[in-house]
Amino acid sequence: MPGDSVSESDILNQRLSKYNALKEREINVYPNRFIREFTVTEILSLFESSEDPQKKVTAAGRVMSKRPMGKAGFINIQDFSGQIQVYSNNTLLNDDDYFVFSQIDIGDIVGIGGETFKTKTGESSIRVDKLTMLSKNLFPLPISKEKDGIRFDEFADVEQRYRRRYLDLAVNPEVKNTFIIRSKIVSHIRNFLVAKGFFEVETPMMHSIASGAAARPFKTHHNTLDMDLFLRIAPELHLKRLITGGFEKVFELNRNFRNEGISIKHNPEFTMMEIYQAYADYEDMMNLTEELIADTARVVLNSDQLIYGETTISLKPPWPRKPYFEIILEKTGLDFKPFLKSEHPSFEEAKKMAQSAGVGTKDLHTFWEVVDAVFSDKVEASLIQPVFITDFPRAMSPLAKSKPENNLLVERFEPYINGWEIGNAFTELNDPFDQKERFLQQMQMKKEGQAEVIEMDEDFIDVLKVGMPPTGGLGIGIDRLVMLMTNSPSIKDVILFPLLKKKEL
RNA sequence: GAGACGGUAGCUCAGUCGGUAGAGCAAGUGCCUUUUAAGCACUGGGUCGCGGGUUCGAUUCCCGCCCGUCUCACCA
Repeated sequence: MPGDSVSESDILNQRLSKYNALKEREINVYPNRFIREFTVTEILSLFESSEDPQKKVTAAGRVMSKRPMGKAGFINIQDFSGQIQVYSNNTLLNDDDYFVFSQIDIGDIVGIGGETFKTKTGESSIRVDKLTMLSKNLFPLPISKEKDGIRFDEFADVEQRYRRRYLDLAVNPEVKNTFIIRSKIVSHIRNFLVAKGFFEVETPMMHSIASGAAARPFKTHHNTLDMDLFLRIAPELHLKRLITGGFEKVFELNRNFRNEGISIKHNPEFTMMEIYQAYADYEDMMNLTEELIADTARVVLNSDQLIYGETTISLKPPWPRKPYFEIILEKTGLDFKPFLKSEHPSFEEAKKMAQSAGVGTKDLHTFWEVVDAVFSDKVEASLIQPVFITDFPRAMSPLAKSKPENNLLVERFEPYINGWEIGNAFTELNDPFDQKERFLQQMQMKKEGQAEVIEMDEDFIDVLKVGMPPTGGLGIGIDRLVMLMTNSPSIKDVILFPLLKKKEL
């Protein structure tokens, strides 16, 4: 509230007294409308076709810097498209407008009218004869200065940047750019899939059973129905209901919620895209994945390559396809394949092999967990260039269809880029009896102490009894894809408002 | 959940081997009508994250807590 912040710091009081001074002159500090005819970039482009366009323009934006000189001065204004220099003085402006000009603060949002010109030093500028305050800044912007491409005292406090993203966006151009790229990635993915005949659908975010993935859910409650609900951890089982109903190509690109730890690669709410295609299998999904991601990079980054940190990654298809057990052999020298001849591969022998490679095996209970620990510890981080890891163990994949030639493996793949799992895909299990057995196995594992399993969904068994066509399904973690394409070190850098603990500012 | 590190002016940071703090930018005043990290002069601005303890005295040392970053665990 203006006027009541007696104990506020000086700088805020100074802004308030300017606000009051403007009001005393009956200048509307928050007018309803200002008609701007040009964006900043449109005005700058006028200078490309003519050295001195001398065009009358109006524009609007936030004051980002000011260089007053007596009764004249320069300010820079910034709109979404860019920044431009503005010049004015007491003879160009009428009394009220000059008062606004003389009182102007960095952070104010103003509308301007004037004529384009070039300064002595050759900078494209606007000579302003009409200045309108559009929104008075009462809280100073954490502005930084720049010379020769070097930023000084950049607004860098990570916590403040996340909590007050509006300041971050206003002041740090590369942050704005990251979110522009994110938006372009998401739009392009939608365009790409729609062009291929997929329908975007919206399935429930609130589930009575949190299934479709193995993760702890957030719990909520519907009052009127007096019913506990879970925020979805995956849309998978609902999308398969649509395939069962006769949709043949669907996708959903929206939020999932998992009540798990927060890390550089995990936010409790994150964006997942899931795609299902009837009469397709995991091979088709591999083709789709590499085409989709490479095409997105071409459109958004204008390149087949991306640079993440020090690493150059080529997204050009085709990506190599390496079976899970093959890549483990290749990277560690450990050959677990002979075990696949037995229905009950030896846990003890696998443990010895893992230990020989320096992989810790405590808290592991099955052969499959041991192999997975080897994969996680010794293989994943080395998968820098895009690769499809295929043919995972059935025991770890309760929604995927077995391989015809070996019942212990399933038709599943995970695309890896930069050592990160960026997706997960199967030939979907559509045999209701097999599916029921897999759910029961998961429940058994839960009893035996495995913290997170895929929950039984009885209704989904009934769905499969109606008959779901053979189907390929694919999930891609959009946030991680955006991290790669924007060279962002943390998932928080690609989520506008990442979850932080509550704190008074 | 564990460990390491951090929180000092609006922003970026320095500092106090314990005697209640500084710089640059930002801000205010004055001068300055083509500057651009504008310039020159002067000035104001801080419960040193919060709460305890030790001490004559704590922003500094100790303990607890809050918030954040990173690493690990978890997230198959």
